[in-house]
Amino acid sequence: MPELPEVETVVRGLRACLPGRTFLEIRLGKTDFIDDPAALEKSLPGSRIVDVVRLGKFVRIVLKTGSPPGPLPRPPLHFIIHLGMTGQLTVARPSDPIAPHTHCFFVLDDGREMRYTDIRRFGRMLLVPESGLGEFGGRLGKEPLEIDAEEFCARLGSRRARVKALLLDQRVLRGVGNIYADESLFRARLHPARIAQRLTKKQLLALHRAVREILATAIEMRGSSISDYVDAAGNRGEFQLRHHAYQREGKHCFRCGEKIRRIIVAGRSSYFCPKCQPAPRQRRIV
DNA sequence: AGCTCTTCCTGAAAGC
DNA sequence: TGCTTTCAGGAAGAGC
Repeated sequence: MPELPEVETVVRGLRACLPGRTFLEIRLGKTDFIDDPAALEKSLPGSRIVDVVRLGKFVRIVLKTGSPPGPLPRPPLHFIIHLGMTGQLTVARPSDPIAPHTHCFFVLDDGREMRYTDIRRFGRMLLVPESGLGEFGGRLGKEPLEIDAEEFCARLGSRRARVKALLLDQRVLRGVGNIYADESLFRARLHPARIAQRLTKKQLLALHRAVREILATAIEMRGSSISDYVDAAGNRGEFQLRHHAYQREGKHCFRCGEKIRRIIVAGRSSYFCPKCQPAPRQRRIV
């Protein structure tokens, strides 16, 4: 499932081959994950790709639209894609076999095409004008790899919610999902159901550091391939081999040997070591 | 404010 | 064996 490291890996792959290319035509299959399919069909053909960047778990393709109608310079248009649970953005040759559940084809002027494949269609696509980009980004929290320690502590330490819920909340931090929340909490030795406000400064600092280290390492290893994730070239990542907690229920903790447990926190499966990550003292969960 | 439940969707896995 | 049920989860919205 694509979280920050997986999306970053996809973006790096796309950035290596898309900028400078122009969309010639697009073909859409199922469109229920697209905010405005007609707008895509209208705006993408003839648009030139200026850049590809990541915004939390979103891929943002910066476009210079075609057919200049007047003398005024046209502001860029942003083609924004969320991969949901099972979304894949790949660049292929038209003759390459088409994976099942491939719903969109974006034909490029170099003879290749970008394809969007999404089994469960939890993804999302939308166009955001330059004037709306600030508002779109404003609804998202800070980049986990950019936020400094003080702001991290302030953002989380002031909240009464469970620390896991805050890590997953895209308005607090953008890009962390279930895998990296659990791995970060394991590294920081914090139980997922701990109330953020009750953490010490030292613990918050440890979490800040853990999140950054986990994400940086995961990016180096090109993400975690748990189910469907592949990068822009169709390759799997390798960070799943380094997971210490996620999906390791019943297996022994690499640190202390205790069996990893799974509980539900914030409506999500949460894997942790009951010895390394002791439960909060009062109202303990499970 | 923050929690739980529901919805979207498919395929894998568990249950019978 | 083969069918049916359950579950997983990112995000948004409803309701408490």
